Amino acid sequence: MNTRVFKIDKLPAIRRLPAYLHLLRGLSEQGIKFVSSSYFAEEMQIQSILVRKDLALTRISGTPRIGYSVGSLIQGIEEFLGWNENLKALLVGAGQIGSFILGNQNLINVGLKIVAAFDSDPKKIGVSVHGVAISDSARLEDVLRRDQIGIAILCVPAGEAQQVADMLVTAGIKGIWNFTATKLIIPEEVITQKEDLASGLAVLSAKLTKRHTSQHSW
Amino acid sequence: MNTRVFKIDKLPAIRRLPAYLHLLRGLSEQGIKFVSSSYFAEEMQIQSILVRKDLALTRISGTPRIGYSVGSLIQGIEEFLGWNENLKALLVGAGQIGSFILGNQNLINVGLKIVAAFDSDPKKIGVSVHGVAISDSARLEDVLRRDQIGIAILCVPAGEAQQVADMLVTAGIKGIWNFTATKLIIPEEVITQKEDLASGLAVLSAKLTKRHTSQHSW
DNA sequence: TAGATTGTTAATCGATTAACAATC
DNA sequence: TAGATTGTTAATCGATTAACAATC
Repeated sequence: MNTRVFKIDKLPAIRRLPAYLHLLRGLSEQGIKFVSSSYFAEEMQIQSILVRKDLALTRISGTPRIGYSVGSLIQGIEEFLGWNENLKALLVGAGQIGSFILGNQNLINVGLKIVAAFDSDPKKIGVSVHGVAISDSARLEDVLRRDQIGIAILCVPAGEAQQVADMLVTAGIKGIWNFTATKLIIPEEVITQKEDLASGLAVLSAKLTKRHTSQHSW
Repeated sequence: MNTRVFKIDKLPAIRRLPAYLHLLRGLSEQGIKFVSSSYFAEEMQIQSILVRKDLALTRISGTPRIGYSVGSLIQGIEEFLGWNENLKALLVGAGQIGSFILGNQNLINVGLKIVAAFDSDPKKIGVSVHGVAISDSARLEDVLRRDQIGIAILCVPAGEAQQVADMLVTAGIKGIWNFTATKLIIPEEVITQKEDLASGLAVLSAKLTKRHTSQHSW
């Protein structure tokens, strides 16, 4: 009943931060130094006032008539999310899902560095996926201790998920990004984020069926 | 400015529907016929009243003291989302991302059927990924016409995304589920849903950094 | 100076929660 | 019947939008 769930403020704004970061990186590459809230608003199809509210999270302030400093915003967002250091993670379960994540452009853009990958399948150990060598899961604890990695990306088959999560917790992981279909049972001090693609598909489907029935509001 | 963006009601509730469906499928397999809102509440870590509100979307009503019929709810959710028919989609770009999606357990659970996969790389054409044969992108239009597929899953490299999307639109696609890092420019009657994993990572990161600074609210 | 853009304060809108009557 | 659970109506909470003063 009263399960103490870790709640966080301003979740919708936080979900938008990577999109700002992505746009800022693009501007930075073009050598552009300042940007106004209306630029983001246009690109992201939201109101400029919402942009200003979101950016206020970072404590970076803009200058009237000039806008925000691209560099400061990049730094501000990275700092807010704890992405200013290299954003290091390890990956467990180096199958198709792992491959996908290692190659995902959105995550590369954002600075995610996967420093180690593990699998329990002896056939995979030693193989390199996207430049990351796959190690035996047995060595997980060593690597965790040595490299101070906070996040584990869990990509094992559903049936193994809980067991691997237990191992990660024992090894002292701080956060688990869960791509399996399994709901993990985890001590409350370890943070988990479950990714379920089906909810995105549900949104698309709902929009499609609403369109049919002409219940749309533009 | 006044870009007519397709907005939809009750988005948070719609995002939760696949989770209900997942649990319902589990109950159904165990032969359980009725379920109460508090069961979902417990499993999903939300309030039971929110469950009842969400389920009301489907127009399925429960019975006091007994709960909701598992079968009716499954049907109701599927119907609401347009998933009662086989949920058919085609996939363009049969690389790692495509592989990942074809094998994703959450999507299989939900009934997604990928009936065709396309790639422009001659080396991939004819190869079978997860039981789906990869065809030449040139044949896309034929297949779309013949099989009445509404949804395309876009998994090509970022640089090709817009061009492939244009082709899909010309071929008469209704919705595009966009896994690329590219923001598509698309006629407004075609619905797009962009998937960006970085926002999930942002949430996890924000929770982790908030934990450090002890700003948590349980 | 005039005008563009930020950022504050208030208003609105929508989602969640609370209270409780209805009902099996 | 008594009690559990739904579903309605009202209250609260949080996110977005509006209005506008501040400022470069």
